[in-house]
Amino acid sequence: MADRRYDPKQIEPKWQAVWADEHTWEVSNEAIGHPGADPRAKSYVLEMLPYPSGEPHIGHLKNYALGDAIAHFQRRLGRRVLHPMGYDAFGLPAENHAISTGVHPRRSTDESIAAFQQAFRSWGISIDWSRELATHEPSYYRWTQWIFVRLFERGLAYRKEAAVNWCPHDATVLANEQVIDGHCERCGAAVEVRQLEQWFFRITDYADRLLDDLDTIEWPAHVKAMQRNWIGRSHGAEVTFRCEELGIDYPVFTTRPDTLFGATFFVMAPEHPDVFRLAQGTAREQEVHEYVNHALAESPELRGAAEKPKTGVPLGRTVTNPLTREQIPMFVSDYVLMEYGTGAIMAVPAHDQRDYEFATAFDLPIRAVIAPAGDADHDADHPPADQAFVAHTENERLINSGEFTGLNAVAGQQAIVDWLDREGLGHASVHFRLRDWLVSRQRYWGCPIPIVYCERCGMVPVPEADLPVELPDVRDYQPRGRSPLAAAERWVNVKCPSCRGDARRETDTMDTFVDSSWYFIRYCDARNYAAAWDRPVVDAWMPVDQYIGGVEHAILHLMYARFFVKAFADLGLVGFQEPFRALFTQGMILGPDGQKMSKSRGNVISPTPIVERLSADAARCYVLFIGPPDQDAAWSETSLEGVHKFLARLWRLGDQLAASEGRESADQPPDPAGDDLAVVRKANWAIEKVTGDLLGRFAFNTAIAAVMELVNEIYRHPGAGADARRFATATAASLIFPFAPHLGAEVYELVTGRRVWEEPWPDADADMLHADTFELVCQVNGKVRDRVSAPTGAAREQLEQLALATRGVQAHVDGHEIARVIVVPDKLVNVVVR
RNA sequence: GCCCGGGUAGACAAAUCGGCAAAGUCGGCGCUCUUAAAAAGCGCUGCUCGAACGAGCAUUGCGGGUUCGAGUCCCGCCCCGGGUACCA
Repeated sequence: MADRRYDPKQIEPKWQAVWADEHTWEVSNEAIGHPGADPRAKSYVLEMLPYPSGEPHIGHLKNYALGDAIAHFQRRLGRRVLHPMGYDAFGLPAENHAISTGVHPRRSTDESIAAFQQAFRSWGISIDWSRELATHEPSYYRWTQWIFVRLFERGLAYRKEAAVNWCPHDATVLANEQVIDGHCERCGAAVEVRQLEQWFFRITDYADRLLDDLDTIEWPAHVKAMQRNWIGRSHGAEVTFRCEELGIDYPVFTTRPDTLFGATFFVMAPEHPDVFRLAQGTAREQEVHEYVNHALAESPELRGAAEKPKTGVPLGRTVTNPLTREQIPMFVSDYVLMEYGTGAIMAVPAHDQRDYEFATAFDLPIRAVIAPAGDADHDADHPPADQAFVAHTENERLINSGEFTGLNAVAGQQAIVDWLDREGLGHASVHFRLRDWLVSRQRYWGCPIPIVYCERCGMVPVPEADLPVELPDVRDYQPRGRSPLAAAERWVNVKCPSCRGDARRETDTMDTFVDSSWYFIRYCDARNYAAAWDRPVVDAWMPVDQYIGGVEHAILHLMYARFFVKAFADLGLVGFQEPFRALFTQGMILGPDGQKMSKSRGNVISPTPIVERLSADAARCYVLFIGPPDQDAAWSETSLEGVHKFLARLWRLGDQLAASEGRESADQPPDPAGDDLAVVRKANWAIEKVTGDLLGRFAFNTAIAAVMELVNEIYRHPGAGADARRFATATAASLIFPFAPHLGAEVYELVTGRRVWEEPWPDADADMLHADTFELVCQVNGKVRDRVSAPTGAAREQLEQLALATRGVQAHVDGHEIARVIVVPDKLVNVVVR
């Protein structure tokens, strides 16, 4: 007996084999549609699917340890838990690897997937493997293509020529969301603007719903804020300015139509299609050409710098301010963006910082039309440039605004918009920052777009029976401004599905975010070979009850997935509006130096050696114990050892009890006293604490600390009887199981002979949570002066008497007058003296 | 600039509803077991006085306020991290 030791090398594979052989974590769809077949409520627990590249890193371990703890907890609360796994298998890293080595991306991807599967099994994550999927398999992307066709038929997938972001390094276009500070999100190369015809998804149709429905889901406030920011809804008006000389109307969008009287000039973006036409034949023509060419050549990054001085050129034309009938000069300037609003603005220099800077540089009139709140004798001739725009409230009022003078800003806005509407010169309007989602990519390793171009029939979607359009093998993965697929002539040339004439396939592939925008639905019905999914099955499992992932997906993935679900709902494919009812965003694990882990810094910690040296349980517990799970935390090797020691301590308790008599019961012993009582109380306290920490709070760090306290308490009471020790040890094993499933299962079996995952989550015995007496804190003027034992539930008067009688209170009350006494039952007494 | 996080012992952290600040882990010190070491177990670990029991004092980035009582609420700042920005 003496040399028995905690041996994870033996314990962990043993339990993993049991769970694999018995398919313990699989849930079937059979109960769906058969009332009463399985009365348990469902719970869909999902971590964001990994991109399989090399081996999983420490961030994956945290993500899946977190989700697994929630899944185990939910199961033991009696829920039917769906907890699947898959791989986001298309993507650029595998393709870039193929370019440099010639290895087919499918091969390297499948190798990575095998490494991930192996890791997840060795970590003991409770996955329903029967639903496993990978987005690069034809059995999956067949349905990605099917979805594309549904969106195409609905007009939600369309082609248009537009100024798009082009990454010269990856030789592909990028979605707006994939451009970070003018650089490619993936490779960091400076993004260029190109005019190209591309595929888009009409996500802007859903802008209002994507914004409004944020109120219906339990997501972290900062993630919602980021989405709101990205959608960027602005309420205002569209106002028409007419160029009389050429007879053309130019609508502009403004959030402040109440300042229309202050619009003293008009500015167009360099990209505006009418710029050259307007300048033609004027004295400024040459100058305009030079300015525009220079502006277009400038990198988006440089151009976007806010501190840049304002530049521009007059167009030599004027437009009419619809309200004042004044002729105001037109300019072209790069501070106006073509992609927002109409690509032209009315400039109100008195009330807009940017317009003010421009007006100052070009010596243009500045006319104040809004007086700030409480500013009775506002100097209209010398207005502050940025003050009046601070707010838009009923306290500001219009000045210098003809018949509208005197109205407050809110009423003035309404009155001016109404007037414009009557005159046919404008109307109330809402604008969004959100752009349509550009989904075509000129790359190889992605899902082919299932469209055929026929000279006679035009764009024809590939019929469902011909799906999937399989990705052909190619010899050369090098991107050359068009997809490598374009070189696969035999694949490109097809017969038109409609007229059987000669036709060509679309050679672009889809953005990989398309693949991951619906995988959570496929999990529900993963082995359905006849359809993407059956609606009743999906409606039964969805939405995901708890989604877990990194905050880096706050905009891209989470916005696209929400859009897809809303589009599916409109197509009658699903009966819900939001994919993820609750979201938890985990913090990053930083290197031991507190810096973000990266190969170049050399501070990368890999989970594999830790699992091999200590155990999967230690690695899992540590990443949860390291700190609040939603915050970043630096890796610490010594703290990891501490967690391992704790697990070994718990195992030894179980091992000692395995040799003892009376193994058949691990129930709470009746009427415990002395050491027994202390240990039994602590066990109940731990049940209460861990349960509270897990229910919605995700305070895994304090939950594990509570089990540590329980184990410490058992060690500190060696005099406790076997029954009490057995109960307390079984409770510790039961509570640690969601975090350290192998050890939890092993110790629980040692002590009780039973399987912990088949046991319900323990309930605390309310009688054991409160002692008969408590330590009454006795304060004088808020400072602790003594403590005394008092009966739980004692009357206020009794507590006051007890406190006043203590030596510490006496010493500080003596010689003073007692002003009042505050009593907090079962806690403290505060004597206030003068 | 704006919007979020965060700032508590030597380190990481806890304090969930305004009620004993510092649970837990690491590190440090001491002890037990041992020929010894490791492992394991126990205790101490803000400051001052004290051998000890104990006593006193201080303390949650800084400055103010509300309150019998503030890490927690309010006002004004400082520092660190993240997101975002000529968005009309």
